[in-house]
Amino acid sequence: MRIDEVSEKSGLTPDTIRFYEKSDMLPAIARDQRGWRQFAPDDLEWLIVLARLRATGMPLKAVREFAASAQSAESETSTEQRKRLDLLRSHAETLSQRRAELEACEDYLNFKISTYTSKLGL
Amino acid sequence: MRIDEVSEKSGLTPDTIRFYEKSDMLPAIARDQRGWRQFAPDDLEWLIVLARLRATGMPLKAVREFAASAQSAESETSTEQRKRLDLLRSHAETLSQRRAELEACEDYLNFKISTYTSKLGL
DNA sequence: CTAGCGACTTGGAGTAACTCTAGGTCAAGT
DNA sequence: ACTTGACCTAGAGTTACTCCAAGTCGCTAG
Repeated sequence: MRIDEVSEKSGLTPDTIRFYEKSDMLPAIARDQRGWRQFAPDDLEWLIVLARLRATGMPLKAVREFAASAQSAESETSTEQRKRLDLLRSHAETLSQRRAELEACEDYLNFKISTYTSKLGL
Repeated sequence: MRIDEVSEKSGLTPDTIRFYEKSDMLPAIARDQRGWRQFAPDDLEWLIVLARLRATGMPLKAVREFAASAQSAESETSTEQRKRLDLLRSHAETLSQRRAELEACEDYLNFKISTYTSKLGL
């Protein structure tokens, strides 16, 4: 697959994908004779994982650690798997706090909207 | 109130508050004889509004428009109120899309965690 | 009376995570 | 032969803070 295709399938822009490659978050991506990136199906899967982690607000620093663990030679040892599990778990926790906050703000926003609506007699 | 106090009560850091003042998002803040900012209760209220809008991801550009409308001489005309209502409404819509996305990603994250957990026999 | 403390002040540099631009390559179509 | 279109790179720009250095002011303790 070429970069545009994985971009569409992962939801990340081509620029972001190139940026992730430069930042050591992707495994080595093959190139064709023109120098274009040739993404394997696994590469796309990996980009989708990264996109989800980022979409939930995991900082790139943590994503990079996760990537480093997944791409290390010992990636399938239980030590490394445990490391990744811990990363995900701690992220899940901040995420659920974040969501509670977000919901409170959303309620407040809807309240504001309803006061404006009634003030304007709509 | 001094900056530390409004910082604590609004949840914004002093630096962020100063940054918002510089970016024309606050009304004129009084100064005492030392040159320190003296926040009125209304100023704090306004900071709390801004904090909530930002916490829900409204871009500063939109927050600035909202602030400009609220601080203009015509702020209480129905045209200006309508403008603010429209801003809040369109933000509420992007917010609810964003939340759906976030929930899908959170589900995925929990799924990932459970596969790691069972792989490690925990 | 002066020395130090602590909470502020400023301008400006630094950071995170993209995002965009300029300038370039290369194979394929007209 | 030339243009098109999808890619390439390095590097500058953007957003929304966040941190830092250097300075000021009023207060207290010696």
